[in-house]
Amino acid sequence: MTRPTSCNKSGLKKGTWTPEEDRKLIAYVTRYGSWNWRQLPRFAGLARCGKSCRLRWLNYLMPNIKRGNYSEKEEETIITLHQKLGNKWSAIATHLPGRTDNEIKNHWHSNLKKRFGNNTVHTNKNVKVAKLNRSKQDKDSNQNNDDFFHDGSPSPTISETTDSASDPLSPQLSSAEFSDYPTKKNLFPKHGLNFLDTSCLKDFMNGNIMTESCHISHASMSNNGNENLNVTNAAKTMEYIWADSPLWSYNENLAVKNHDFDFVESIQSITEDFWTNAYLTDMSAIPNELLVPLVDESEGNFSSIYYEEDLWR
DNA sequence: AACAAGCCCAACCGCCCGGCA
DNA sequence: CTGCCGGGCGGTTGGGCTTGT
Repeated sequence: MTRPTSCNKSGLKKGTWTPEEDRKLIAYVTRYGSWNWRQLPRFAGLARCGKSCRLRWLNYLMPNIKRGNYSEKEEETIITLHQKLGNKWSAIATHLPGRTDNEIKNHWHSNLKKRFGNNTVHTNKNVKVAKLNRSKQDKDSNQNNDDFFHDGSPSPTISETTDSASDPLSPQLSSAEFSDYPTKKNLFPKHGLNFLDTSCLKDFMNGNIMTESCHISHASMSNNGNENLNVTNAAKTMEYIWADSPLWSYNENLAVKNHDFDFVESIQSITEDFWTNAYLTDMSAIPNELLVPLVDESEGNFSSIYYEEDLWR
């Protein structure tokens, strides 16, 4: 008998996240941290399951997430590690700072698999999962006659190698090192800052609906041209946005100054302090209606719409 | 210009694992 | 020891976008 998942509750929203939901999640996690993913959406005012919130945060909203094109080196690393580890995307992701397991997995399936897909190591777990899936498919329908492994590889080699200590490739980064990692290219998540797009933000401030396609100018994000120029353009874009926006000037550290390096450093300082200062973020400039409930320290419980019995249940 | 096919990727699903009571 | 629960992981889906005809 299978356990019901945390997302099985009725009435919870599914599908694409809206900018509003993103802001609520960011506001909550930066203020209170992710103390319990299952409970978090209730207190953050989100009609989502905890799992969905966790995924959204880890794969999309978390600072330092690098988006966009993969460098040759990154691809080489993925290929090498995939040959060694198989579909252990989380393990592979630890060697690619700023890349999430989900993104690496997607990149593998959409790009690298076609080019290098035959050199795959299948672990015990791969075999188990493949068997499970196959039996499930067989049960569901008799139409699927696919081979056990879709990449056409022969019978699986059973090997489980996860000893990162002996890995000749780059070592895992500590969290402190990870925080130091921001690069020019990963300063602006391609989609993660959708709601910061200049025109969209203005629409939002005017009460108009923002569209999903809103994002910072792709020209300034592009990896194809001069990177310094791109960063400069992006910095100017961000400067304009933040200068204009009461929503996104909530943290003094976020203020974007006049020079590129100021800008880079300000971002770095945010990311460096992010984890240690998560509970101290100044949200004072965010309109009250957008804020999550505050903790009333004198009373030791959440104020606003939540009851004490809910919190401690 | 219109439609189809293919691709990309955000998000979901279900299972597994480890911590804890 | 056992069962429950939350978090983590990998596989899969499906909607939107791009490219081809």
